[in-house]
Amino acid sequence: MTSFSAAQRSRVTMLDVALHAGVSKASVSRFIGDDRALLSDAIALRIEHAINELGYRPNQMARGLKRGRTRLIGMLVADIRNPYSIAVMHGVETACRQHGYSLVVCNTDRDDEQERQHLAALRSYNIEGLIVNTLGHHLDQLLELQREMPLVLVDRKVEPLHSDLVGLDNPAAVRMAVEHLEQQGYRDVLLVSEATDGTSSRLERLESFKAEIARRPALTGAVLELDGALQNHLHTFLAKAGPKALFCANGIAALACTQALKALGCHLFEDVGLIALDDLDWYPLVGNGITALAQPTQAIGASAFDCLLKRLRGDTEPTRTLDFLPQLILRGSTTPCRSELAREKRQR
Amino acid sequence: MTSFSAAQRSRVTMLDVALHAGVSKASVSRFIGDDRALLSDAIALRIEHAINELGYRPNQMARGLKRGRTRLIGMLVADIRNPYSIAVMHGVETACRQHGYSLVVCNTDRDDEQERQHLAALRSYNIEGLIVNTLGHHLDQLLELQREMPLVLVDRKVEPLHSDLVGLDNPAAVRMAVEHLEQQGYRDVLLVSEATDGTSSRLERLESFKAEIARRPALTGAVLELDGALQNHLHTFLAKAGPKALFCANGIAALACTQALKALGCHLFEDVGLIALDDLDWYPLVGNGITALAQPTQAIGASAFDCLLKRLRGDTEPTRTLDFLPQLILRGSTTPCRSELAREKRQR
DNA sequence: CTGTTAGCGCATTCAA
DNA sequence: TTGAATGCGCTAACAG
Repeated sequence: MTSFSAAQRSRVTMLDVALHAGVSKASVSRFIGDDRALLSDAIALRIEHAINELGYRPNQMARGLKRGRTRLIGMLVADIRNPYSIAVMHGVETACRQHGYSLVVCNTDRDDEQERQHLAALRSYNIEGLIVNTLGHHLDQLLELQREMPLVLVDRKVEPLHSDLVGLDNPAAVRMAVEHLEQQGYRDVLLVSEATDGTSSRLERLESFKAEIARRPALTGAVLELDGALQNHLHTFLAKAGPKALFCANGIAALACTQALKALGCHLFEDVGLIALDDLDWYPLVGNGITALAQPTQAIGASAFDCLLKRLRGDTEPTRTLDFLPQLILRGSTTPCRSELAREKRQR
Repeated sequence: MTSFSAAQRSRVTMLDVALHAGVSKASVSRFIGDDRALLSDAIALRIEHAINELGYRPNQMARGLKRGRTRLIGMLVADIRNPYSIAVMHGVETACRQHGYSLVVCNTDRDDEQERQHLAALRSYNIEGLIVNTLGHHLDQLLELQREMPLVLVDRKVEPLHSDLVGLDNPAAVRMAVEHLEQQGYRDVLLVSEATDGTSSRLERLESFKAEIARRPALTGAVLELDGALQNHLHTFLAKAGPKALFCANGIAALACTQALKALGCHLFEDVGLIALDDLDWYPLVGNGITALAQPTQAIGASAFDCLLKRLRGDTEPTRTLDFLPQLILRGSTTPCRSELAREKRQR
């Protein structure tokens, strides 16, 4: 095992290729870049051979330094362990690779100080564009970055940042959920959400929910934020009469609710219906499965990158907001008919 | 909205700072770097002011070009949607940030061509070290990279690659699982694993399992690979007499098995016990919860980075293999006593 | 302690 | 078509 302290020195460079091929660096540069058309076939061939024999790889750092194009995209994620973030990131990454970009992922763990550090780091790497999926405190840094490069928000708005936004059509999603619950015969709906820490999508879902409930005389609705008392609150909710259901505003809420319901000894999902935003792979495993509104995360990620690319290519259109629609995935947790039957059977 | 085609040009550079502070670039460089001790307080202060006023950020690309140190670590992941990979990545990322490194994540989606592309890209960015959690086909590229930088394998060995390896102590883990099942009174154990595509950890678990069964006269064991016929195979297994249990070799297998058992109408987990490697957040939700062997993913990720850092600092010790022990997390899926009771109650 | 100088690897003028 | 020269932003000798 050798030391790597100065490993870079040993790498084959453009000069090596030029010497090996008996041409100038400029020609090699042209071969590497988009000016290959300017080269005679003979020279191009010699260069190609030299490159292959030496295993030459152009140094992106140097290219970036010269041209100002690093082919690097940064992504700031609030919580890398949230399946939604991962799914979107997967979409972004795929799009990046397809267009010759690489992705620098920065997870903030919902921590402002980490967000600050990462933003500083990203700037220092001359990334060409930034995808933001955090609360976006440190507005000053973000604004500074935005002056230097295109920026696109994912899922959550950051108010003073006037930039493209890609995410879910929250009002539509909430309408789909509430409407589905109503159709299935539920009359009392409890929206369970993570704490409203300023995340715009959470707020939108909450507001839309209130509006949706107000529009539907047949329904009663309430809102609950996740906290230590979740189980108690659910206990109270379960004690109510009539067909009732939970609407979990994201995967985290769905996990917490399912856990709490289980702890309460609730028979899933006969005592209470459940519909959740986001579709996680374990939803089918609980009770008769959890009905979900799946977000098109792949498309969201790809679109985010696409926005960046458009801006990088000089698009100066006004900022856009891309709202995607979720897909209703029907499972057992919202079929009270069958559930009621089952309950009666048990009670007999 | 302005165009960003040549945005980089506008960034404030070291020269700007030097002029603004009335000093030389070298002094600014010393201030930025680790040579701040060489500067007089007066000059240091002037530089500091200039930096703050101008909002100067050193350009890592340029620094990297000069020093051969990019402060960039690459990570090659086989499947970014596997919770294990995410968890390890989270550990790596945390360690990176703590030491001033940034992480370039490359997901191969288990695809060899993508692995090739990513390896090429990583090389071109002059990353300082590489963490590999893939099958490692494209040995030529990997070997080439290994000549230029330290490399550490995570979870899976890549045979001809003589490098540090961080992962689970698979024999110990399997022993813990089998022993636990035996103690709980199970007699017939079925190991369920993903297809053995060459992943070393899968093979090790499989081999260890066979050895473990051979050592224990009280136990009978068999092995099953995930495929379309899983449900049929489990059906056959369930038909056997006596207390039996599944041992899922990872989270993917656990998900597939739980799904199949559910589809078979099996009463979880009274008809059959279940223990799973990896601890996913939904394990508590199924039946009385799924007993798990949790991997210390955070530690694994941190150690991987640590190996890299040691090598980068000149450590030339022989390659090490760091094996971590899992932690047994007891849940309802391996408590046949209670289960048997419940089953009898139901049958009455 | 501080400034001057000379590149790191590459792209891009400008001549030839 | 090709090559020589210049500089991207920064660090690392070397002098002073």
